[in-house]
Amino acid sequence: MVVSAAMSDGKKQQGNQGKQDGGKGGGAAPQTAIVPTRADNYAEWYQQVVKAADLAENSPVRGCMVIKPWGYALWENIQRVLDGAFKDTGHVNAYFPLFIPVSFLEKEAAHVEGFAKECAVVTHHRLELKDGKLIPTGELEEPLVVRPTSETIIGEMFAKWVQSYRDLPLLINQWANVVRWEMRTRLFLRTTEFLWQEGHTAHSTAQEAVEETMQMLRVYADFARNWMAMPVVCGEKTAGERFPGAVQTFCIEAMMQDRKALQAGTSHFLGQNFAKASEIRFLDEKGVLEHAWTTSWGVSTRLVGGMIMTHADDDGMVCPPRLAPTHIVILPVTHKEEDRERVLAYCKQLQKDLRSQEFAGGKLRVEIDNRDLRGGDKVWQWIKKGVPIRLEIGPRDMDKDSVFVGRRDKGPKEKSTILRTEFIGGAAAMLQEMQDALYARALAFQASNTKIIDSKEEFYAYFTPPASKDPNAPTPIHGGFALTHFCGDRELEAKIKDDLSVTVRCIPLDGEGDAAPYDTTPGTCPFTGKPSAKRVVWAKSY
RNA sequence: CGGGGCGUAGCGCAGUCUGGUAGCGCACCUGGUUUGGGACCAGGGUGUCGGAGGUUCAAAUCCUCUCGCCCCGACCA
Repeated sequence: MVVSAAMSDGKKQQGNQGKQDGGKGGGAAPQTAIVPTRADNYAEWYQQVVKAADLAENSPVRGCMVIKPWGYALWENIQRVLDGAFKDTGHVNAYFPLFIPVSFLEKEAAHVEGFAKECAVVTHHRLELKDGKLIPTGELEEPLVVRPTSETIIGEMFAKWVQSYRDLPLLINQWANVVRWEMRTRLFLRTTEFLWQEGHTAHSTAQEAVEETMQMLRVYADFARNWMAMPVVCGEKTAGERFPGAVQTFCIEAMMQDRKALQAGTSHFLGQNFAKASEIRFLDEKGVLEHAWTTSWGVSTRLVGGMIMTHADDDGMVCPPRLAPTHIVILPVTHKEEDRERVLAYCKQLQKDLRSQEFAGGKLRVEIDNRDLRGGDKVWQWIKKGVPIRLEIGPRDMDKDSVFVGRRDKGPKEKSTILRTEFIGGAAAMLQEMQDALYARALAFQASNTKIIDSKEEFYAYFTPPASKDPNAPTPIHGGFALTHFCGDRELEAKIKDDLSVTVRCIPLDGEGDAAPYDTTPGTCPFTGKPSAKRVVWAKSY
C-alpha cells in the first residue's frame, strides 16, 4: 500500500479531520489530491485548489492577491474571447485614469452611497524621510479616490465628446483594475484590487440603451455557457440589489458546487442618472437639448473563481478546455538515457503536429513537460492544474506509434492507448466533448438543486442549515436555488435576508435560464399572499 | 466593522498553560539504489519564533499595543 506524500501532507494539515485511516489493510477512503474535500469543508477546499493549481496567492498587501501565471493565463483567455465579442458588437477600447477626484463621486447621490464606504483615498503626493521613516507630505487640494468603477470619470469625458445626436452612440470598453475596500476578501471572488472590464455606452434613446444593456447581458451569458461551460440564469436584480445609480441592473447568476449563487456578470441600464450627473447632453434631430441614456456592464477576475467552483473537484482544478491555458501536456517518459533523445524527438514532432490542429477558434495549445521530476509527481501537478489532456510518451508508445492518454474528466489512473494519428485528428473533438460534458454536468447540478417552493415553511426549511454545535464552524452545504413567487416588497426581502442570508438573486428573464423550469406565469407570494408576476430565484450568494 | 481561531525554516505543524541556549515532517541540495509512475537509503543547508514596546538575570513562552491570515456575521463583483 502506497501512501503518497501529498496525502500524508494533507492528513497532517487536517489532523483532526477524523475519517482517514491511512489506508492500512484496505478499504481506504479514496485518495484525493485536495484535502479537505468539497464535502468536508468547501471554503477550505476552494483555497487549497487555488494553491494546488498554482492560480494565485495572497500578497503582503492586505486583501490583494498575486495572480500567478496559470491563473493569469485563464484570465488572458477570458479577456481575448470577450474582447473579441465586444468588438464584434461595435465597441472599442479606451483607457481612463485610475484616480478620480472625490467631487466626481459626489455627483450621483445613489452612487456616493454605494461606494463611499469602500474607497481607497489618495491624499498626498510625496514622501519625506523623517527619523528613518517615510512620512506622507504634500497634501492634495482635492483628494483622489482610486476608482471603484469609472462611471463618473468616463461620464465627465463623454460629456465633452458628445454634442450632437450624430456623436451617439458612444460604445467604449476599458480593461482595468479597480479597488474596493471590502471587509472580507477571498482569492478571485472578492479582492481589494481586482481586474475587470467595464463597458460604458451612451445613446440617444432609452430604448437603444436598454437594447445595449440586454445585448451585453447576452454576450456574457453566451460566454459563460460556451466558453466557461458554466450555466447561468439571466435576470434582473431587485431594487435592493441594484447597482448604485442604475435604473435597472441585469445579471448572470451561476450555481457553485456548494449550491450558492455567484453573480458572474452585470449589465446596467443607467437611464439618464449619470448623464444628468455628468451633463452628457446632445442636440437631437429637432434641435432639442437632451440628456443621453447610458449603460455600463462588467465582468471581473471573479470569473476565474466561478470556473473553479463550477468545475474543480477533489483532485484540483478542472479547466474548461476552451479556456485552458494548455490543452495538452506531453510528459516524456525517459528513464533510460539511451532512449531520451528519440523519445524527446518523438514528443516534439507530436507537439508540432498537434499545434497545427484547430480548436475553439485557434490552434491547440500543447506543452512538453520535460522537467527532471518523477513521472507521477508531474502527472499529479498537471491534474491539480486541471489541464484537460495528458499524454505520457515512452519507448513503448513509440514502438506502437501510439500515445498514452489521460483525461482530466476521468480518473487519474484511467488512461488509454490511442494510435498517434488517430489522436492527433481527434484531439479537438475530444476537447470539445470534454467541454460539453462539463457544461452538461454543471447544468444537471444546477437543475437538480433548483427547487420550486410554494410555502413559507418549505422555503425556510430549505435554506436553514443543519444545526451545528460549533457556531464558528463552516456552514454545511445546504439549500440551492429556490423558485418562489415574490410580491416584490423590499422589507420582506430584507427580512428574509436577515433570517436566512438568502436574497433574490434575480427575476429571471423569460426563456433565458439554462436549467430551471422557469414558470413565468403569475401567482401568489407565499410570504404575504399578495399577487406575484412570476417566480424569482432565491439563493445564498457569494 | 462585531464574534472566534491562528501567525515558529519554502510548506504543514509541535513547543507557549508551568520563562532556562529552537524542534519534527514534507519540500530543497548532494551521493547511491530504483523507476510506465505522486519511490527508497544515507548525508546536508535552512529560522533575529508576524512586528513594536514592557516585565525579568533570562521571553517563542508572561503583559500591552499593533499588523496579517482564516472561519462565522454585516457589506459587496
